[in-house]
Amino acid sequence: MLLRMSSLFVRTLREAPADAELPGHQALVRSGYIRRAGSGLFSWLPLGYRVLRNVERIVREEMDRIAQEVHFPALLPKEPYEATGRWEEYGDNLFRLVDRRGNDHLLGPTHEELFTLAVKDLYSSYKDLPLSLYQIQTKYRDEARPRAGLLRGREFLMKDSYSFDLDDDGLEASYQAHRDAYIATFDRLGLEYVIVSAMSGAMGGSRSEEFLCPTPVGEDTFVRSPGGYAANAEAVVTVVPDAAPIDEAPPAHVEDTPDTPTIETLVAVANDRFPREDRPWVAADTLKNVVLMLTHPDGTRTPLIIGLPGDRDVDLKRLEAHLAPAEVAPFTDADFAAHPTLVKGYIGPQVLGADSASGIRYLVDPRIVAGTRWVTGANEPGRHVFDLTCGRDFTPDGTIEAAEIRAGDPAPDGSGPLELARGIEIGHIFQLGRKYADALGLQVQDEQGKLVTVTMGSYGIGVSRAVAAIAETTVDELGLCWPAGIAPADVHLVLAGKADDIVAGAERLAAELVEAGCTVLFDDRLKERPGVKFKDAELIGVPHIVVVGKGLAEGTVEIKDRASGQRDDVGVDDAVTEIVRRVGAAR
RNA sequence: CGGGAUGUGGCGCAGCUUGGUAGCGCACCUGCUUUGGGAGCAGGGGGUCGCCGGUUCGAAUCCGGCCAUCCCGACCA
Repeated sequence: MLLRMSSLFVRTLREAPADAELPGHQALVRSGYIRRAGSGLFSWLPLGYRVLRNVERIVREEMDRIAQEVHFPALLPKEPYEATGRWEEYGDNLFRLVDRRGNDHLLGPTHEELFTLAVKDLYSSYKDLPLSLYQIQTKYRDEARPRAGLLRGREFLMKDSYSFDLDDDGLEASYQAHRDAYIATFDRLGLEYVIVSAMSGAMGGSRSEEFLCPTPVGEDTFVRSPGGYAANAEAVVTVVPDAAPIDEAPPAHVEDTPDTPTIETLVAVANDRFPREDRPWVAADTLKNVVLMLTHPDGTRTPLIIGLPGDRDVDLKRLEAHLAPAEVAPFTDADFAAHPTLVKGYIGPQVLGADSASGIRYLVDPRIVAGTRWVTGANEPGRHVFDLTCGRDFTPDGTIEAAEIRAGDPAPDGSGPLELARGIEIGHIFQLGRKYADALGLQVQDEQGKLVTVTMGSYGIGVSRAVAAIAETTVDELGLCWPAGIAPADVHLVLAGKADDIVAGAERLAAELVEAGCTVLFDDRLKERPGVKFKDAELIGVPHIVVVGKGLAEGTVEIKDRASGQRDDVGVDDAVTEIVRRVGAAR
């Protein structure tokens, strides 16, 4: 394959458009790989489309080992999504449209419904399972705020697959097969990744892991421990301290603490009027009770109070992940008026809990275990209670992971402090269970002739996003820098000069490389000066840059490694062999 | 959806305060010179200044409304 720069549909830009923020995105636009077509919409130009297809090819090759490829419509009828409730649940993120007959349609954000129905359509026996199907399809989400170029567009290319099994063991095997396939895929893509435990989110289901590509420009926060534990921030499990003996705790006592509606003021007053002997009071000694109002999918509202150490804020994402599908809102003044037992700023757990005076459900941070002693509200203005002991003076209804995660928190695997990092979600695998099969009636007969509901898994790889992730993690000050196999070409051959023998030499080398099986991007432009071509070659980021120019007089051409910048002169007669060797080695 | 900002040739920007009929760099076209790190000189093409309305003899500039886009947050692959 030979691509001639003289006729390639590309124009490199010296400056990036103002709407491109991330370095990789800027480089993709500057080098003429993609163009913005609208908010969150991108056109793929020849170089970019070659890269996209390379990524797609690798994904497809690895998926073909474990699943069968199909292709379903991107434009979908409403009915299946109504049956599963997602027509409503997806809300404004769903692209909806109406056909000329007035029927509602949607542009698929993901395809669980269609795959489930397709299997239901054709299969009805346990003998047909297990089954895994996948597609590589354009997906649509009407993002509230598209951003970061290809990383969060409104149209994107995604590989999604779905597994169908008779039982939990089968699902686990299908899940594991996908996990292995993803590892192989991302290894081949040359993408660094971390596999983190995740919440399955609004889709329902149990086990779930994300593949995150670590980079500061990523929008997901995750943690990792020295011992290898890694989790999405939403899914981090708090280390539970040992319970302390209750009888050692001094009795609780209520004290006057005027004007202390916040943790900060409370700590100050406590140190001023009730100093500790061993050390000053700190926010972590206090128990903060946050009042929330939950709205359930059926529209009912119930209050919920969350107790957590006073030095921690509630992490809304974590909280909502654990309360889904209920939605969380702060308590309003009207809500306080309706619950007179709650004294704003001085709420204490003595009146909280399903069986208590208020009857309000009370969940606490897992660190609040039996025997721990707290300074907390006395349920009257200007007064707090000290040495209130969990398990003796109050009993929560349960625990909840709602507190923010901090760097340095102990890791669940006991291997040391957690480190916080950012990453791009490039893959997500999870066990859906029977949510969709139930909703859509996907059942097969088992060996006894009994109908059983199929259990499913769902697995995604963001193909266009993977391109962006590779660009963001490999870009340098000169431009793009693709891994072999992803790059739009194997070799970027630069014709540096206009003399007949140089032109002829470069043309011959290009032809020989193509003959040897290389894809060659040949900068044969006679009107451009060498400096421009060198800059363009570095910007475009093909792994091997070969320069045919003034060295030819001494019988050499230059081979440059884009990533390292290493340059080597090799004899003209050895050039093809050496280049092919390098291309082959890199593959 | 809250907060902030911006819309002027393909890209990056100036002009707007103080109204007078649009400019600079890059890119593009022609010619000459140059030719190993985004060349120089000369000439040239391309813009209803986001849209609608208002004020005015006259609006890119002032006023009102709308739209779009980007950034932070909320939300999300």
